[in-house]
Amino acid sequence: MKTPAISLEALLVLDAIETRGSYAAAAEQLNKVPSALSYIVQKLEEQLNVTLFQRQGRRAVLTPAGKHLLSEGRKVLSAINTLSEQTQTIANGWEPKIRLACDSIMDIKTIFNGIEGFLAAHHSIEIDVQEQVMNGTWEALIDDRVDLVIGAPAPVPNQKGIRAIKIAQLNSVLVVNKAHELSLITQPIKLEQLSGYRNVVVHDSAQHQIPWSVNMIAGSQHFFVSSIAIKTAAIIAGIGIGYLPKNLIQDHIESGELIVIKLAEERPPQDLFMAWKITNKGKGLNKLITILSRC
Amino acid sequence: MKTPAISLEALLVLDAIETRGSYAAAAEQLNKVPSALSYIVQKLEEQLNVTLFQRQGRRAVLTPAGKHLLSEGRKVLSAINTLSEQTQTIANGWEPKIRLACDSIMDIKTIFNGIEGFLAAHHSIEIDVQEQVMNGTWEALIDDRVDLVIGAPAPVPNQKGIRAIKIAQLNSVLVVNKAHELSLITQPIKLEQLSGYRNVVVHDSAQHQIPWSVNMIAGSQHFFVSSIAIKTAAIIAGIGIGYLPKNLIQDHIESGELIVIKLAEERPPQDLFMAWKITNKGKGLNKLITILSRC
DNA sequence: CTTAATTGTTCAAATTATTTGAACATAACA
DNA sequence: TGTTATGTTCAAATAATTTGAACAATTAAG
Repeated sequence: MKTPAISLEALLVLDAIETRGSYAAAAEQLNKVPSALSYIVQKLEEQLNVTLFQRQGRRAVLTPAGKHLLSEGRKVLSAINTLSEQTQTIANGWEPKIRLACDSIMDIKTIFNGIEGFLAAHHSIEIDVQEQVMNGTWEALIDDRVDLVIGAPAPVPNQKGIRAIKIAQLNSVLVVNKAHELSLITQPIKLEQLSGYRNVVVHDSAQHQIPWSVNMIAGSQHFFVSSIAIKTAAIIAGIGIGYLPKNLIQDHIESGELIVIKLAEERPPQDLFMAWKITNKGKGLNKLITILSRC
Repeated sequence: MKTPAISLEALLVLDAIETRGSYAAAAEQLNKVPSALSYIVQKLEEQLNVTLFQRQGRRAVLTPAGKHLLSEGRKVLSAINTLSEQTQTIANGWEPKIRLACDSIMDIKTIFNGIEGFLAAHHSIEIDVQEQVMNGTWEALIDDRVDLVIGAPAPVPNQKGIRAIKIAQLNSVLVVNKAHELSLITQPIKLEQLSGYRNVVVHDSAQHQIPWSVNMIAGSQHFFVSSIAIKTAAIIAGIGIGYLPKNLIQDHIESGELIVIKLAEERPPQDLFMAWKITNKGKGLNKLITILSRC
């Protein structure tokens, strides 16, 4: 590969000239004299063999080629800045990117508050949040597709190298649409009575493992969806019945859109975990874990 | 914005050291002397305040920070190269480089004649020919890795923005090595009789799409190769049987190395296309298309 | 185990590249 | 029509990079 015709210095100069409107102002910003900029621009034009500025009188306007070079060049400059920050970050033991898997059953707001606090202190670390469902979270962790999972359901996979801490206890209740016939029954309902109704189920996002789903009502017809949000919408739309975490649907219950069904035997609360690999020694991950475990 | 700590020069040096394995070899590649590289690397490390190379004896291995800098830095370098080419294209309408993907099934000689004529008139335009196989050609075009594909097989992807013209019709024949037992049979052979023989197949070079391969003989064992030339060699070596374009193997047939098998039902001829994106307005590309479509 | 060849670094000297400031021409502006 | 500010040019000054020789360390070969 031959040496690049474009230099970062030159892009910086182009940017300054365009934003400040003149060579003189740009020179001041860059702590140089105008003739130095003249020299750099001429060199760049010569190397590319392209006219970048149309000299209209003494005002320099960018040609279409110059416009393109500048707008793309700014992206390169910003990439270089990010890169140098990330490199320094890594050198100090901090990772450039932390990947999270969040189960859709979690209340994401709380998590985001914690993440926001973390990002405020660590500007150059990128966070990549992906939503997974049930075993999908564990699998993403085991396959090293993510560094941290939040809200993964019990049981914790008994695989060495995974540290999990309980972060929430989930109380799921059976809910139906307000027009559903089950909402008319006032006595506690036995599980057997539910077998005739269509059950809205979140499909496990695990790719390799055999997916299972908790809370499934035996012997009834199933309607599979890909997240808790869609499940909620489906039940509100009257498509079927299903268990949902109480805290997530408080609004819908109060507004009367969803009706909580009293059961003869309540479902035991479900434990949710935050988990990571102990081999992952990243300082950023550890700090994030500390912050999030205080929520 | 302060002047960037990273320079493109330095990234280039990093890349050379890593790929060539030593300062000495890298210096040779960059037309410099080793001490110059030493100077540049030290400067970069000082500016970033980061150790990039761990000196193990005299072999330099990248630290994690160095690895990240290099892998991201390579993307920046490639972006800068693309940018300079795009800028030149916009400025004079003629692109500095045209990238072709040629299916290995094409007779490259004819193409090269046309390209030679084009280059005679346009000395300053570089041509970059890469060989692809089947869907690999289409994918390279769709992903903008090339500007023009030659000899891509039907069907033309029904994606808007692609213009394709038929440039050849390919008559494939089934051939075997002269010592192969199939060559002894004089009556036309039915397809079912072929199922016992090992079939030499060119592997699709598509990276993302689900690869398919035409001409595969159902129910037989496969031997995958990466180009038509290797396929021909494999069949001559007696590894298996396979379909090959008649015009490409005329010599081998006349010399008796390959025997054409008569089939009860001949394979229908296959259409080959030349294709490009209509968004690509480069004058060079258009002229090249004009020249090549007259072949 | 010893020798020979190669490698990366250091350093002062040599070479390039960039910056500077004065001089100038030209455009903007009152 | 002056007046001011601007961009360019040029030689000189300065800064940056490159060079090659010397050296120490490492590997390869005998």
